Amino acid sequence: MSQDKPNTRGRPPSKAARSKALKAAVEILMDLGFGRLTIDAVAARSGVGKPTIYRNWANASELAMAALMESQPTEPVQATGALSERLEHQVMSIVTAFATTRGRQIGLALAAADRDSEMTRAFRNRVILSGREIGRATISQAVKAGEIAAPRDTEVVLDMIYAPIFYRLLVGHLPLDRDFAAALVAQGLALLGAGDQRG
Amino acid sequence: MSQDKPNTRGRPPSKAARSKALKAAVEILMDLGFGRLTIDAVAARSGVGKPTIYRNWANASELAMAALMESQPTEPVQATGALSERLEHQVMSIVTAFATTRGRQIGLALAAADRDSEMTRAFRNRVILSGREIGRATISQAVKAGEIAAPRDTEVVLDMIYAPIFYRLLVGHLPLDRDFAAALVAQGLALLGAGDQRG
DNA sequence: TTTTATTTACGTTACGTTTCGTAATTAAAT
DNA sequence: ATTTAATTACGAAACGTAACGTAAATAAAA
Repeated sequence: MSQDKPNTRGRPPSKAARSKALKAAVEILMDLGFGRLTIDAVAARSGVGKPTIYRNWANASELAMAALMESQPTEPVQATGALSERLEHQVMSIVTAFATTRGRQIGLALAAADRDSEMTRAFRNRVILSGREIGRATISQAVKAGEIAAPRDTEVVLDMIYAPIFYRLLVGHLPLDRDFAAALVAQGLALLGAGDQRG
Repeated sequence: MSQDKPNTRGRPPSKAARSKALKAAVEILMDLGFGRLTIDAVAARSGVGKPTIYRNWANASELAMAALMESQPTEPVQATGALSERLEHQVMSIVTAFATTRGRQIGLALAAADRDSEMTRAFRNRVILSGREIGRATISQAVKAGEIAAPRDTEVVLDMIYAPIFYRLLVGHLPLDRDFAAALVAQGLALLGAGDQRG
């Protein structure tokens, strides 16, 4: 099978147009919220035509996810030291990030996303599950360092630590704040057999 | 088969909405021309929603035809007297009517219309062929009165009298004016054997 | 008779695509 | 090397429909 050359004939796609659309999408998400993120609104604010927007993203939902990934702040520095310090720092970072306007729009975007979409999977991995993976790595390191015994079911422990963050984000029944993060970590450490009782 | 009662349940269609859309369509045709008669433009000017417009007319073309029929001025009084007087008066009326903004939009609307549409047939009959039918009746009356012998082919004679009006309307290569109307009638009368030569 | 439920039309907004004229590229012709 | 042709993307405007909340009617229930 001959090796196909990339299609370079004709007018090249405009990176500027794509950037303008993403920027407008971020602005609308921050200023007006996920519900007002529509293709018409992005086209109006950015000056990018709707055909061009549809050439880059399948629908408004995928554009929202792309915009939110694009606007992600730099990854926070990992804490060093004991497991409790590292875990608390990491969970505190996630809680702080989600307690922002961007965090709330992330929750809405994910809730509204098409489950089967590859974009949704990428978005979920990048924005939601990446924190959980850091948690897994942190636990593994603590086991190797002999700080704790290997948990019986790491997946469940990770869910019990990270799911409540997302839960409060979406439901909003109780505050998603530093107190909640501290309590969550304390309970998580207890689960891991690294709680205060063990001194 | 049981006799079905008209559907009177629910919110009745609004005659006011329909009238407002037609009025806006007439205004756009007169002010901006047939090419600018779009569903979006009519909706914007009239305040009638697009779903409501589409509930009344299939597309912009049909709306244009409906608007032009609606705005037709009252039928002119038929002339009495000799064939030449009656025919000249009628053709002069048609030429005068077509030489207006409305006349020009009629021509464009018909040219752009879907040939298979019942609306197009109704429009053609009402606005174009009705003049031709009056011509046919005028010729019939002249034959009965002994003013002329029965033409060999009435259809061709009618086409030769009325087609040039429509032709000048659409093509615009020469003026559609009273001189043209007079010349057309003179030639037509000659065809009918009722020309000046016969005194 | 009055109130509530049901049905159908309304306008707004958004959706996603099509058409059109123009722009930006590469390929072919000169 | 330059010019012309062909290809592909661009934005504006229009298309025609769907979803939604509201309005205006009639039918049913109380």
